[in-house]
This record gives sequence, C-alpha cells and structure tokens, in this order.
Amino acid sequence: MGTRLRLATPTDYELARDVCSYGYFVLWPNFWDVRRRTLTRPLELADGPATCVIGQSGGTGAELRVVFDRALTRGEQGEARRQITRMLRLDEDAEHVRAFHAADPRWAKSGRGRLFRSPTMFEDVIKTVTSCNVAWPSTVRMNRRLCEVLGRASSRDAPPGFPSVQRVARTKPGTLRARCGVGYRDQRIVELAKLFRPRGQRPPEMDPAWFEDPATSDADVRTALLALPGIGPYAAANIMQLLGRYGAVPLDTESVRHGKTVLGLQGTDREIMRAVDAHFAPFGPHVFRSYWFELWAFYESKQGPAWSWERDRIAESFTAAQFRD
DNA sequence: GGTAGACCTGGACGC
DNA sequence: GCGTCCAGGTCTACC
Repeated sequence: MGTRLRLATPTDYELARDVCSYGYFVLWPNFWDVRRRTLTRPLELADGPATCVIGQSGGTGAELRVVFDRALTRGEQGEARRQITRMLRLDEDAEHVRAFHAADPRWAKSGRGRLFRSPTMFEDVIKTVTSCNVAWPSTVRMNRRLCEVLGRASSRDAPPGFPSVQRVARTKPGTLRARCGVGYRDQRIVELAKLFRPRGQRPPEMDPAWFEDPATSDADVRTALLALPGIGPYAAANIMQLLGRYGAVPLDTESVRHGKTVLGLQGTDREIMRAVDAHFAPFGPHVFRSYWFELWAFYESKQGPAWSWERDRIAESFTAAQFRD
C-alpha cells in the first residue's frame, strides 16, 4: 500500500489550469492524464524514486490528493511535499496572483498566474538547456531519452524519472551525446550537473538555495546564471522565471514570431526583439507572465485548451514553424 | 559593443 | 531513398 498525502492549496488554485500553463508539463517524466486530469511523475527521494499521481477533486481551491506507488518514510514525505509545492507553485498564494492581475487585468477572469515548473532547480536548468537551439520535438526527445537512459524507475511497471544530479555528473559526455541525442550540449550538461552536486562536492560559490532565496537580487541571480555553462541571455531569463522572478522576457525566435504575427511589429529580428521587450516593459516585475500568457493563449487558439493536450501527440504537432504563417 | 561562424540534430525540400 | 539546406541559442574569436 503506497503512501497517500493531502496538500492544501491556495484558495484560487486549479490543478488543470495551473499545471497546463507551461510547456514543461508535456516533457518527460511529466505525464498529464487528459481524461482523469491528474499529473503523474516519479520523484527522486532518499530511499529511491517514487511515482506519484496528483489529482484535485472539489473545484477551485480544493486540496490535492497525492497517491504514491510505495510507502514513504516521514522524511521522504516532507521532501515529496517540498518538491510538489515547488513544481505546482503552491507557495504562490492567491494574493501573489492578484498582484499580477492588478498589473495585467486581462488574466483576472481566467485566473491564470502560476506557471508549471520542475520539482528541482537542476531539472529546470537542464530542461532549459535542452530547449536551446532546437525545435520543440527535439526538446521532447532529449528529455525522454535522458529519463529512459539515465533515470530510475520506482518499479518494473513505472516510467523512469528525471536523472539525478549525481547520475548525470558521473555520465560521460559521449554517452549523453550518443544515447540521449543532446549533441554539443553533452559537456555542458555534465558540467552543470557537477555544479549542482550536494554540498561538499560542488564549488562553494554554487548554492541552489541562494538562487531560490527572495533576498538575493534579480541582478545577482542573472549574473550568476550567465556564468554557468550553456546559459546565455535567453536561458538565463527563462530560468529566472522558473525561479519566480518574472521581470524579464526570454527573447528568442518565438518572441519575434509573436511580435510579427500578434503584435504587428515590423523590422529586423533584432529590432523586433527590442520592440517586444519595450512593449511588455510597462508590466514591470510581471513582464514575463504578461508575455507568456499571450503566447499561451495563441497556442491554445491553435491547439485547443492546454489541459486537453496529450503529451505524446503534442510532441509531434507542436512546433514553432507550424505557427510561423 | 557588435558580428560572423561553428556547434548538432532533425525536419523540410528537391531530385 | 538520398543529399542538401535550414532553424534554433550559446560560445568564441575578431573587429
């Protein structure tokens, strides 16, 4: 009999809306069950991986019910709560979301405000690196292979989870390239994993808690992120939003497409990126969410509501090139 | 501070 | 079915 947990949610929390809010929810090892409206994924815990199924019944603000495929120790239960809270942004309460809606009332009716992320900063960083310089189907493939090749499963029938920091840190770059299809990112991914190893094994100046600490300034976090291998301006801005720092737009080719097709901007790509940046600047510390929910609404206008996106179908059909025209 | 080219993979395209 | 071209963000060298 597996452990069952109940997690309280913010009063405005809706699992389907708040999980299906960012592309990572369709990346392995995440699995959104469209019919049951539950999220399934393995978590890496002290005694090994455990797969959880997260559901919400009872409407907005109802508690989450989490069922694991094995019994968890008390310590593991605490760690599982921390990881799920991070992944679902349960720590961003209704007041936090209302502050965003006050700055950008367009999203008040739908209640959008939270963005799905990973249980750990390490997974968010690697997912961001695998999204750079590739089309979306390649990002999907890289994350699936990373899990299949390096991830551990909680049981014979369970899917493999995201590989642990230690596992990636001791993997040869050539293995990542040959078996996970990460290409030239191989060395950078291994170097990143070494930086994220547990205290005592990692460089003293690299502390994930420091990045997560609200007392650390955005400017300092950005500078530190840009110093990491494989992290440039786009990746740094994206990791910033994954850390809950919404004051910048990760400018990429999608920004240019959005600027041209939705905002009606004209000029060179560089000029359009600057114009997109200026367009959203009035939203101040909420810039990213105003930008992102515009993009997300556009995707939903093409693909239907995000909660209806089946992972293994959306991986093939969801490409930026498809939206170019 | 700006720019050009390499990096790697897979999809699109032409033959 | 095969070969070629292109898209995608980061990094380095260079101006």
